[in-house]
Amino acid sequence: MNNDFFQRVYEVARQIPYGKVTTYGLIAKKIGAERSARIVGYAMNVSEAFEDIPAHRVVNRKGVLTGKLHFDGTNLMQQLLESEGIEIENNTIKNLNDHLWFP
DNA sequence: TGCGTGACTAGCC
DNA sequence: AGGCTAGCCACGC
Repeated sequence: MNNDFFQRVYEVARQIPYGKVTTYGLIAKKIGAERSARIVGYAMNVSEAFEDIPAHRVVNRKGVLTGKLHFDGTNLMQQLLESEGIEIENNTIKNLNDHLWFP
């Protein structure tokens, strides 16, 4: 049950295509836990250590790299996103709507 | 068993 | 328009 929650989050996050990004709320809603968007973020935090989840492609609703600090403490997250053709400014995805991916 | 915390979101001031 | 507060659920201590 609860464990499946993480599994579902990983499954959706893993489906994020290259050069695309999504939000915690979208993933949460996809797995039927729209209100648990925070848990999705928490799941990302631990999943990043176990599963090979592209957590750098997951941002908050505003397109801000909230987990940037959580990644490795530097701008690694931004570097990865920029490497995929995503423009970022001030820890925020500029054309979020253009790169946003809907699960 | 219970309180505090957090990669969020939406609403209110 | 921008910043702050409250609500939410799962996990750790």
